[in-house]
Amino acid sequence: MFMLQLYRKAMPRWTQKVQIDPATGVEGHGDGYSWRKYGQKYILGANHPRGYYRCTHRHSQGCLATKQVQRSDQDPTILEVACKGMHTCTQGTNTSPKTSIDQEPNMAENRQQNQAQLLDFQTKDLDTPETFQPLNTNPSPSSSRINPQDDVFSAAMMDTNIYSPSFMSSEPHFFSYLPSLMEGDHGSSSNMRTSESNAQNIGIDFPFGQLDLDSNFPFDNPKYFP
DNA sequence: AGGATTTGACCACG
DNA sequence: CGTGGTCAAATCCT
Repeated sequence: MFMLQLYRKAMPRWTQKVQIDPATGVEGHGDGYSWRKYGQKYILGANHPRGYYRCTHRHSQGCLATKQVQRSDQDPTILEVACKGMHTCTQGTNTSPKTSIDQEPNMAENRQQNQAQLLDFQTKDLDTPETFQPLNTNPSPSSSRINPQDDVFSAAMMDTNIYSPSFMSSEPHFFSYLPSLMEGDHGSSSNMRTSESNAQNIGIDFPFGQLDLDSNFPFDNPKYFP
């Protein structure tokens, strides 16, 4: 129980700003993983709800990867995707051959390594389109249940390709990978727009090669291991 | 029918 | 005590 929480704390977190297509309201977003939404909540100070997702294979493969998607208040075209943990799942059919990640029984010990590997994997797997699902502007006419406005997560759900090649080449610094050193997200009355403001103030806009940040993520930092 | 999403309640942390 | 994160039942969609 508490172990789990410890894990969470120890889990690496990084945020990515994802630009969505203003026209469709969707971006070719997706990391190639399957996410299942398990919650949505309105965050204090934020005008838009935050969606909580976790890997579909959480139960089947014990993949603890989760992510939170929240639309920026100021830039509706920006999606803040906060990723936590890494995928230990083989992603079902698994499209990437280089995934040499052994599914160790005790992820606790191999956690860090796996993280590094996976991050690295993600980084290098940029040009692997994987299962890209084209999003139809009109998937189902009958379903008019949700307001497309707040449904920013429909984009996130698509989770097909965060690393859209074309997108990369055209917009090298769409993502800003910033170490969430600031626990940030305390939506106090005074400190609104927490993660957002943080992102903008501290935001480190890495040109797309700087993902080393993730690898160098202070896993050993005592801060993450109370 | 199965799987995914929605939504409100519950729980833990700060 | 308030806020954020997760759970779980109900609902919806494929």
